[in-house]
Amino acid sequence: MSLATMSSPHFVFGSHHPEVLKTLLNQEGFRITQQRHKILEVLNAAAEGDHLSAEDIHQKLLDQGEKIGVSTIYRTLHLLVDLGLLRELALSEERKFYELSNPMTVAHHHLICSHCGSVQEFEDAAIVSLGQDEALRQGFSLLDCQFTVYGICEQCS
Amino acid sequence: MSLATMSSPHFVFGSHHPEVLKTLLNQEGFRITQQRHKILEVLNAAAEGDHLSAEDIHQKLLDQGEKIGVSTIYRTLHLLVDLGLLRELALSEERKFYELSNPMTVAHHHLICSHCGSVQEFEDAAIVSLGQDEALRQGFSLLDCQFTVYGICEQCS
DNA sequence: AAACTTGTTGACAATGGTTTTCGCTATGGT
DNA sequence: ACCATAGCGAAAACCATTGTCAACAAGTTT
Ligand SMILES: [Mn+2]
Ligand SMILES: [Mn+2]
Ligand SMILES: [Zn+2]
Ligand SMILES: [Zn+2]
Repeated sequence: MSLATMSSPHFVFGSHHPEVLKTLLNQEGFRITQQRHKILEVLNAAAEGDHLSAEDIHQKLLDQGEKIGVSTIYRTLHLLVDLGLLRELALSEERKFYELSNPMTVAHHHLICSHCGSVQEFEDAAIVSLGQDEALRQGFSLLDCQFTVYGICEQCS
Repeated sequence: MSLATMSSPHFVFGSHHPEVLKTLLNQEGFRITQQRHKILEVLNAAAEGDHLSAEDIHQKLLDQGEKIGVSTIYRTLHLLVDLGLLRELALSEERKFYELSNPMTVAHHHLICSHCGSVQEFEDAAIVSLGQDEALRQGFSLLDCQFTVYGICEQCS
């Protein structure tokens, strides 16, 4: 999957083109729907460092006049995670968050204030290779590495 | 907190003695209750590598004849996390899991099969120091580092 | 030891994110 | 154009977690 995506001429840093989605869906026997496009569009449009919940995405679509049900949001998010287009983040909050998963970028990590909930992103190439090593050692095929650091931020101290 | 715990003569590897709980509770003005003892006891009794949910703990206590309400389980788990005695794990599951947080041990990390949900633990001292560095760099005081690797295990492939 | 103060408990209701249901719709193939 | 069926969405169900509040008990004062 990620190899096909990476070598696709349509693939562009930081966003997922409609063609990529089409290719992935077709090759798994899924259908290409307006809803799936719209949802991925919202994720594409999000600013770097944004983490969107299912409800965030639903609300954004309603705001821009789209009619879409919550079930579709949840179903599609799971699908896009399975296809490797999205990363699902369990940041110890009460809900899950989603962001684009870009195979060409070094996966980034999160520093979270346990008091105010603010999230800082940072990159570290070493982390991913440690995860790869461990996956290999245990006979796992790697899907995602998430390094999450919890602390108290400067303002909250 | 962790410094006091570490230097306490009552502290023992791999488990938390009642005295430690007493000291921590007293110094914050909390009370020492039967329920808090029982809950920590369950965590102490858990096998290495076990991750218990609030309901797991509640059920274990009911099974051994203790009467205890769910609210108390949740309240106490939060308290023990705040006191630094427990680690709360957000493993992308639908619920949270808890394990002893042992300041003298190198914090361990988790390799999870996204298909069957099995969890493998592994240790890596480098990870924690990367987290410490990043926390320092951003002016955070460090609470916990969680490195979680997702993949597909051998049986599930 | 009894009285007192107040943190804590637990039954129960409420919350809120996510999933399920199922009749309807739209996609992709013939 | 027609068909088979994957996908949609409104509503209900689900379920982990939190809130409420009267009764209780831990620790302190007399
Ligand atoms: Mn991020
Ligand atoms: Mn563990
Ligand atoms: Zn903060
Ligand atoms: Zn597996």
